[in-house]
Amino acid sequence: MAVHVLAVLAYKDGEAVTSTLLASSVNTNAVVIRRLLPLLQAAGLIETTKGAGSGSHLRKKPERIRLDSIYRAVETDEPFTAHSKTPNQACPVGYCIQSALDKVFSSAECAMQEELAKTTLADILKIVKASCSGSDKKRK
Amino acid sequence: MAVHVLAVLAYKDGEAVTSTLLASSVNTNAVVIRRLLPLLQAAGLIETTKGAGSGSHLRKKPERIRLDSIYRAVETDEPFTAHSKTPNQACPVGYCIQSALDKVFSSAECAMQEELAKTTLADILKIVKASCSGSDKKRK
DNA sequence: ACAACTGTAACCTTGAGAGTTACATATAAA
DNA sequence: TTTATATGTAACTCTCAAGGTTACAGTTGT
Repeated sequence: MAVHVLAVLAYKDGEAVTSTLLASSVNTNAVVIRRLLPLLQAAGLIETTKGAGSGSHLRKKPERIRLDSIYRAVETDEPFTAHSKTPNQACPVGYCIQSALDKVFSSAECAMQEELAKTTLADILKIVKASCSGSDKKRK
Repeated sequence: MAVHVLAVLAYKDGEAVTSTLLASSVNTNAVVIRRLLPLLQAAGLIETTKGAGSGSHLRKKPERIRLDSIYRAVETDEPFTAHSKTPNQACPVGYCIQSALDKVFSSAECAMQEELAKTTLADILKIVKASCSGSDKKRK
């Protein structure tokens, strides 16, 4: 959803876009978007102004926004969910399985982020523009 | 949880282990384990017998079980959840953002699996054994 | 026969994420 | 300065997946 929002902002190229408009593209409620914007602001990806005729716009060029930074801006917890209950500490496996897996999982997540870093918002935008070059129906 | 179960089976080295015992190590209900076992069977990782005095044991050597195969055996859906509602198709971004992201996300997941593939169950087992070499308290 | 297992159905519980309503606040423009 | 247009945020509800639980049918060694 975050990538979608940023893609719209990139598409609009600097123009101030309201949360209502973003919500209509994502097909969700404006409040859901407004909950997302502060995260993207904190990551320095967008800038948002208040008041009439305002909205959000990108703070960096799409070429300089990599998908891993979007991932980190938005994603709070690990992709691998830990046990809800802690394993049986009296069992030798239960005792140290978590720390053993933590290392493996965090390096797996790093690998995933490195792969995400290979794509920029500009790459996404290019695909979007290429796709609608034939049938250009822009609305709202 | 699947890795935990397999690690216990590796630790017990061929011995038939009951779902009740596995559950006590993971600290969960035996039924949860029994729901997991068929997935590991289907992936050819374990073998389970029925009846009195039976249980599960590994079908391959721990050295030959890589974590990515465990991941695929257990994980059904993608780590990146798709939009619950489809985006606004009238918006050029909404129209093709999903297919654009699908490609990026699946290659990111591939990268993650390749990283997981670098670790085998034997590696996990080694950590476990090293960890409890000092304070060996084996129970149940 | 019986006890020790797995398999599975049918439920409840929990937590995260999204969706919704309502309202306070900020601000450009009339 | 007033008003329409925005964001920010609290306080819910909805939904769904994962785990947890109970109960019981089926299987097999002893």
